[in-house]
Amino acid sequence: MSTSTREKIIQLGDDLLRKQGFNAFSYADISKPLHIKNAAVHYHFPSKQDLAVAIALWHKDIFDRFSQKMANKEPKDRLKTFLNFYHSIHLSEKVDIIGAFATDWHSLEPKVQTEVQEFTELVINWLSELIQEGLDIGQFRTTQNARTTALRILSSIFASTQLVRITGDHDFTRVKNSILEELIN
Amino acid sequence: MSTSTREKIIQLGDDLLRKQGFNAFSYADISKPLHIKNAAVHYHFPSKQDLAVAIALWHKDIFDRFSQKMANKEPKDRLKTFLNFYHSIHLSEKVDIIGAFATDWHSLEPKVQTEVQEFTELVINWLSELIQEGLDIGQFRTTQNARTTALRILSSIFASTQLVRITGDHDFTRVKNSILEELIN
DNA sequence: TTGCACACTTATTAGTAAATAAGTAATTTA
DNA sequence: TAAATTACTTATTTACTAATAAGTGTGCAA
Repeated sequence: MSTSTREKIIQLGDDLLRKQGFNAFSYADISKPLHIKNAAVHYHFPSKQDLAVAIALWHKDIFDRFSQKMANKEPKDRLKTFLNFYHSIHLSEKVDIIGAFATDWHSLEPKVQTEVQEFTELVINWLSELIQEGLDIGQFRTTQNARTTALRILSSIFASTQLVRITGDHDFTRVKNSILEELIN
Repeated sequence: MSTSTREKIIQLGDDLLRKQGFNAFSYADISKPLHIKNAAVHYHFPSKQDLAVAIALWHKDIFDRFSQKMANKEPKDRLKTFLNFYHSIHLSEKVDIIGAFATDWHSLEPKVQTEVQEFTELVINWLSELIQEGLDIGQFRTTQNARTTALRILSSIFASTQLVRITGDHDFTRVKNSILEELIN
């Protein structure tokens, strides 16, 4: 199963977006490593904003498959896998896609913003349900409601992928563990 | 006390950096509103990276004065003022300076990175001390150590300035209140 | 076999980016 | 009062940006 050029562009675009920022990479940064011409990138994605939309949709797709695969796992394990996923983001020197889009928010067209919003709600809802379920079966404890807890976990973990670029590696594990410890009896 | 051109450039640069992202604004975006020429901006800050350094130093300076002013306040009030400060960031449609620099990290020169690192450590240390003090006098409770708690508070609050651009306004207050509730008996 | 969609390349354009050299007027210093 | 410094402007350069029009070869479908 070979990856199509279109797929390669999305993956490389995502990589650049999350390593450098949306406005810090150009179509040349994509076409050169793939040994194609800049116009070939425009063939698949007429504008850079179209590419951004595709990247957001790609993340929605990945997350859908992730949540389906996790559906039968217990809340604690789902959360652990989620946090480990962010650990791998951090190790690959990227930041989370939500934060990457958020800081460049005002340079994104509405069609991009809408996709990012939908992806973010997908993640928050998934987290909220996971937490509610964990609370119901007595696996988690929290004084806040599920959505607030979800927001705090999400913001803590995605901010950490940014913060540790500045403070250094060990702080990531610190935050990750504290999220679990705080929630689990 | 009129503001110098240099100061105006820094303030406008900071505004643009945190509203649009470092690579989303140009020297023209600075020179036009100030009714000066692009070369005048280069006179004060030969390169855009020099401007970034100045912005980071400016934040260090502001934070120094802030922490001095707060020195005699009790931990709880210091934390509240800190969180309210982030609330005002959010209301002005900016994101936190740490996150703004972090997402574009790999497009920043070492001299910028160093200044941002020093500023960030300043904030984390200030928060850590505040929390330790609060724990000592029994005003706060937490199972984590002071630095970990500081990291979690900082990441939660600065991520929220980003996240609410996507999810909407009310979630900010939610997170802000939950930070306080969790810590205070 | 013809034609047509697909996945590109070639070639170019209009616009914008950061950056710099050289000049100027006003103020400060020796 | 002469010289130097400060804070700019004018004018230009080099490089890159996203974007597009027009052309090309390959393979599939009628």
